[in-house]
Amino acid sequence: MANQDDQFKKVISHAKEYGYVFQSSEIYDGLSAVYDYAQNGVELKNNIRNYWWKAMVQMHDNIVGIDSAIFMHPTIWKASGHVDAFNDPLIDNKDSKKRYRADVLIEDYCAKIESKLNKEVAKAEKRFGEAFNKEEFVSTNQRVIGYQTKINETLSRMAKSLENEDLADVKALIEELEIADPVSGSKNWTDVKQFNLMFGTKLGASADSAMDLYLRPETAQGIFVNFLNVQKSSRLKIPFGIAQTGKAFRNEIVARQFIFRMREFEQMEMQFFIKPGTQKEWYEQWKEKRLKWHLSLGLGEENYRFHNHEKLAHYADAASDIEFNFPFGFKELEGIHSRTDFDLSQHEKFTGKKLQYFDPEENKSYTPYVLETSIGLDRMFLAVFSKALEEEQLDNDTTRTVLRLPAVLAPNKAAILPLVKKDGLPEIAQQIVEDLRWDFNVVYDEKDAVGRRYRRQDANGTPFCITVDHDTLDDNTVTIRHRDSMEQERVKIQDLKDIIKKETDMRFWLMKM
RNA sequence: GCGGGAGUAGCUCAGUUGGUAGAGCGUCAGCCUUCCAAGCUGAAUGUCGCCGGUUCGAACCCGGUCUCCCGCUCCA
Repeated sequence: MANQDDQFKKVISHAKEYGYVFQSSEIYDGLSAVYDYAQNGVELKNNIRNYWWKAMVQMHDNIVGIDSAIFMHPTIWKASGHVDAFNDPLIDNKDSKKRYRADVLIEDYCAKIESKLNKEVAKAEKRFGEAFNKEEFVSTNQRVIGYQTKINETLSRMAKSLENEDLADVKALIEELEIADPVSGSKNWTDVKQFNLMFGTKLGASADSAMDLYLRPETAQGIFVNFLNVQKSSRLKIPFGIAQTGKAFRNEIVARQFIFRMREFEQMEMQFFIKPGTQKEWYEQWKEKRLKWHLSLGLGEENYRFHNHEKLAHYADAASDIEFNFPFGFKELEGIHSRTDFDLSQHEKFTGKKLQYFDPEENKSYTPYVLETSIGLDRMFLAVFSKALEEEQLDNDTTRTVLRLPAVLAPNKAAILPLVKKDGLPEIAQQIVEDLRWDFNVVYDEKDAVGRRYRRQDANGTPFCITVDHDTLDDNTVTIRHRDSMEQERVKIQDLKDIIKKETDMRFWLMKM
């Protein structure tokens, strides 16, 4: 664990030192769980986004992209379930200092009564044997009726209080039921507090005419509400997908672990619209496809695993995460969810408009099912960056810090270095820079001994160093050094472009899928 | 939010019983001209997280506050 922490700290300080990630508003002491991407970070982030976009949108005939607004009609979040689901009533136990969701405490309490009820039924069944009529027993046995009534009353009172935002009554209910902290057994509770995970804001100039808005907590709804617009204007036939990348906002109670959980984060999502009943096969297919995309980057197969959800969100009938081995352990990187027709039918319900697709093969209309792939761009950044950073032990008993970013994602593809700062070598190097920068991000460096410059580029993730030496003057050749192997070869200047392209082009990387 | 730990130069950290701040690395300029960090010379950079208190005097003691890290909870 100590090693993990150390590695994570190294990742964070390396990200700062080499201009990848800065804390937001740092000179004002920072803003909790908000980070800025710096000069190299923005390049890496853009490259990851482009790699995803290429694979998901541009390489598929039947997937298109959109870019929907962050502001959306507030009723969308009622329809999507976020107004309810993202409103957690929380309560702390003063003795154990543990925090619980108040509604979960009450539900657990009811579950306990239910298990008593079931025991009662099981006992009776044993006693009566074949003659046992469960329905009759449940509706006549006084003890069972008492349990059931208690459950029903408790849950309906809780639902009503939550609906009316009467948090005092939720607490009163917990006290009346004498619910104890499952850990300590203490009944010493704080007041119930409401935490809304959505950020609110106002649309409109004057306060009284303003409309309450939320910053979107996910990008998916922008796709669902545009589903029919896209389908009609694109002539796409089911199955087809709509993808988008963009910022989403969640007012996390606890937001931590660097850029892993931020209040403002970027998602890369694709909603795939399918015929109802086919969701199982698409679910499996997208799980496989998305894993292959990850593996194509070569961060190591052993660093990925699937985590299938037992407990499903309100919108899903199957859900799985691709987890990645972050410096703090395996955590969710991407979600693949079978969302059924939940979202589209919700929007049909709330708008009164049909969001259906006419299937010419079936000769009928239906509300499509949806298969979602949703990956956190910032998490992907952290995955790539943290796994790339290595303190390498060399044969000569020294170490080097090397950032083994997949070349396709590296902010700079090559550094052009004159061996020495005279004899016309800098001029040739500059010329190479001017030529290559049309195709790649390249940098020039003439400061310090060349070995030190190599190491500087290693630490910054640059896959190639091109060195101009005295032989260059005679035969127009240079050496090209590979970051990972530290090996060099002598090549013609005019071949540089093809060599770099071969190693950094998306085609080369995505073909591995 | 609660509990625990921490905050001194860009990074890593030292700083004695309270006496006005240092090192290494990095950065910049120059020398050297050398194919894998740590050759030479010089320079810049700190309200010691912030505010207040105690004191003749605070990086150090006390209170508050902000931020970060770990655990609880939630999630992409």
